[in-house]
Amino acid sequence: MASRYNHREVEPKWRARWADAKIDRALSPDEAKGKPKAYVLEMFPYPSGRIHVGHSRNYTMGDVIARFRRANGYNVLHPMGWDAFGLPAENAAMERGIHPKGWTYDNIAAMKSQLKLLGLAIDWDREIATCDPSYYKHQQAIFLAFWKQGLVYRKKQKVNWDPVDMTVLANEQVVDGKGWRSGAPVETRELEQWMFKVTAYAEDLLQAIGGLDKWPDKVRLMQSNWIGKSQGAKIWWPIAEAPAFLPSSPAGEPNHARDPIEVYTTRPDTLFGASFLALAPDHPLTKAIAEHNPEVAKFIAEAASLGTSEADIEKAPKFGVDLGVRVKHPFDENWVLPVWAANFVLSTYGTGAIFGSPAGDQRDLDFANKYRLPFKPVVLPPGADPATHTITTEAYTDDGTTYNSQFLDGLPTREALSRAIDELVKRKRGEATTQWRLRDWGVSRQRYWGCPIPAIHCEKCGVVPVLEKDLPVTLPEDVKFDRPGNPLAHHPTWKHTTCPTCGGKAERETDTLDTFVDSSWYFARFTDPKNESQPFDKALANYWLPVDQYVGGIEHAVLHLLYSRFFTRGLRDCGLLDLPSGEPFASLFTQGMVVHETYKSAAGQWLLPEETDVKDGARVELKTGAPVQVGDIEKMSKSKKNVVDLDAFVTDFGADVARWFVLSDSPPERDVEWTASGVKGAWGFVQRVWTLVESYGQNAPKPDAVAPAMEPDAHALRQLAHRTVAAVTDDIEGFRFNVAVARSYELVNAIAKLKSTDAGSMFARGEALRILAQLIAPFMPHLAEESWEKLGFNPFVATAPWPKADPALAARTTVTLPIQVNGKKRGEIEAAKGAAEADVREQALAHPSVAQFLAGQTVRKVIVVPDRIVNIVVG
RNA sequence: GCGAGCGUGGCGAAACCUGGUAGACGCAACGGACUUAAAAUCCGUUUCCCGUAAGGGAGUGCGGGUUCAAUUCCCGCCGCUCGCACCA
Repeated sequence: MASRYNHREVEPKWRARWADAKIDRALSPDEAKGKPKAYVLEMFPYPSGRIHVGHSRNYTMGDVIARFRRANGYNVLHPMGWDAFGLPAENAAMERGIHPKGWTYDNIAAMKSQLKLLGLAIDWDREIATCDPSYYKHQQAIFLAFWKQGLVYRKKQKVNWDPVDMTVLANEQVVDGKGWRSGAPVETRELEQWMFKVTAYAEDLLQAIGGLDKWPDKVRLMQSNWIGKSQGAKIWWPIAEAPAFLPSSPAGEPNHARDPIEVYTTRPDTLFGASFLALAPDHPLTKAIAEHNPEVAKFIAEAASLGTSEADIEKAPKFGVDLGVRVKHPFDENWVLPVWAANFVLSTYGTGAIFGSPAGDQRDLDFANKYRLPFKPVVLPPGADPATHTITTEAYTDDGTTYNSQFLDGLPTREALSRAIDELVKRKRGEATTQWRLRDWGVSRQRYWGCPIPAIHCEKCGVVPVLEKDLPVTLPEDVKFDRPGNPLAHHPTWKHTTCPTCGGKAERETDTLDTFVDSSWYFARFTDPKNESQPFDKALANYWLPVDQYVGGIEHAVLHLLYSRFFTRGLRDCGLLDLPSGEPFASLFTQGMVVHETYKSAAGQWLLPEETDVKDGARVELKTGAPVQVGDIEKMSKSKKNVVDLDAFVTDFGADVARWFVLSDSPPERDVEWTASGVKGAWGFVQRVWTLVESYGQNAPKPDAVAPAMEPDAHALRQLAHRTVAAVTDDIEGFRFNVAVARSYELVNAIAKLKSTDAGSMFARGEALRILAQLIAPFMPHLAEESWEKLGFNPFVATAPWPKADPALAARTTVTLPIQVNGKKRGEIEAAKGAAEADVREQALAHPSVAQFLAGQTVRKVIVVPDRIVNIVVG
């Protein structure tokens, strides 16, 4: 009687043996001796507490790739670390009086032991935590290097202020006008901010997306949109009339009072269709006029009172006010247009001012119609009659032929665009320009638990960098969280220092860096994690980078991935890295989440899955027996309690079952629902494999063993095994883990089906089991290792070379050809692979059930697709 | 509003890249074996309709098109999901 597979003994045993043998250690370039390198990385976790089975999917996918690459002869770097700075640590400190550092390191310890349970092939010697001075010291050095390089600057600007978290947010961290973490409506404040000059690389960041051919199209598109390049023209409109109260223009101040008004447009070809100018509510001129004109002041207040959320914008009516200013048309001194302020003009894009060309823009058209501003169409759609074409409520925004436009008449839109710009330049009324949606990255955060910005404020010398020899600027440990705001600023002594330039009294910068900075270069630190003197050795980073396979969630499609791309460029330009492409991640995979049903008690409390049970087809609360409200299937999250704890699960079912399950059933990029029945399936598979292995025993044939003569059944199993090798190899390469899983089931089913015990069958079965153990090794490493040993091989399957399919066995010698009559299948024949078309044709026509359908009909055509199909056309 | 993706049995899905037997594999369900019984395990059935069967018909969101042949390619709808969003 076969004993059950005991994962509780087997799994820890192999993890200990792998650790002892250090099989997961990445080799140095010298040790690797010509082996190709493979850097496999999953986005590192924030140490929030405990991990649940939902987290395991991301790491398991990376682990499959890492193990697969290793078996295929690569020198693999597969590290793990902790994105350890961040607000939750401070919140815990405030709520529970724990120090953020203690909270963070406790969580790291807990999560590390949990992650280890999964049996991931990780080189733990390279572990890093971003909150450790040994890490952020180098981040401060990089900051100084960027500063020197002109990639860091300070700017007083309006910032997004999160009133709950009491800190500044980057544009990217504002979602629907709310803080991405707190969910509180974001306020606007003017603050002196540390900025990273991301826009210095705008063009490169955009162009290089074209070379990221192993990134999902979706992510590439999202980044392109985010960078948002738009080409057009700036146009200056001289003031013709203005209210008397406006002061005359001080020299050199654009957009003010009586200077020409600068607008941005992508459609200078429609200038002759201009009807009005519209300024943003907070445009300097609008504000200046509001001081004297109550109607305009009222308009500004009304515009500000409208929300900025999607729904608000959708509903918000377009409205405006005539500012009483008139401007001259750039192409015609005598043509005077009114200047309005309008709520749909954004001060944050372009110049905060537009010219309205109603026939070619829906918003402008709605606005013109509402306020009865005259306009005329200037773009003729293809095929339209210039004599009758009119625009009433529907703007025509596509290309066409320009008309009603003097010297632009008759030009196609594209040509009219460049002609119009040429003319603007000639008349000194405008110039070609490129607008970016991308903004520089404000990195100042008024928080404690982050990387201190290595700068010093001196009354005499201004803002000066900390000397490199004085790094790291470490966080003080004795901080209090008893009042809102930045504990660093409140600290009694920490910020007091001396100026490195003049030696006088000075104060430290109390802002810390946005935690996205920490994660923008960690992948480089992994290449040389112990380096004390520099962020990383250039040669080592050059050897390992770019990351060959990056795995993580789609939620980082813009922020983290864009910032990292900025960083590798900055590091390159500071001479710290030679990365030919400039790109940190050669290949990116965005995996789907693990989702689970949510449960609520009758009292409306969220319930953990294990607090419920199914009785008589209905879900009830275990404790009370009361019915449970089953809610939506959502991403596993602690707040909704729809999580399955990893420790408990590994104890009950084993890490291999968790790993296998999260990769089965659903394509990796799609979400997978965690269900009890799915677990059961994975569990059953583990037992089934083990039963087959154990009953086979020690003497599986070695890879080079010569096969004895065998019965057709046994031979068929051999063929299937070798075909499965080829198929699973392809599937793993192509991230089709769910299909690889299905093929493993097929192989197991076939092994179980072959019952004979003659020498040929034993050979075929043993070989198939050996292959099976190897193919499932990246997925279920513990079971595979135990099976490998049981079958009589030396440890470790983890380091054994990946099996090779014998082409002679994997290739099919005969094929089943379906025979269609007029596209409907009417029979099938067996034919040798590559059989002559004439023979196949003859066989097909002679097939009895096919012949039935041919009777009394004329065969018009016989299509023979070699080795695929035969179609007989009759009629 | 703009952009992208998806739509296949009771369910998760495969086949789509490269047009060629639609539904691999798993789950669930049903029938059977073993068992005092249950669990576990094993064997079988399972897209729908007609038929005892042999067999026939329909079928990949809907409507068209290309083709000997369309889940696959093209056009137009419908629905869902995601991203961006008054970006001039």
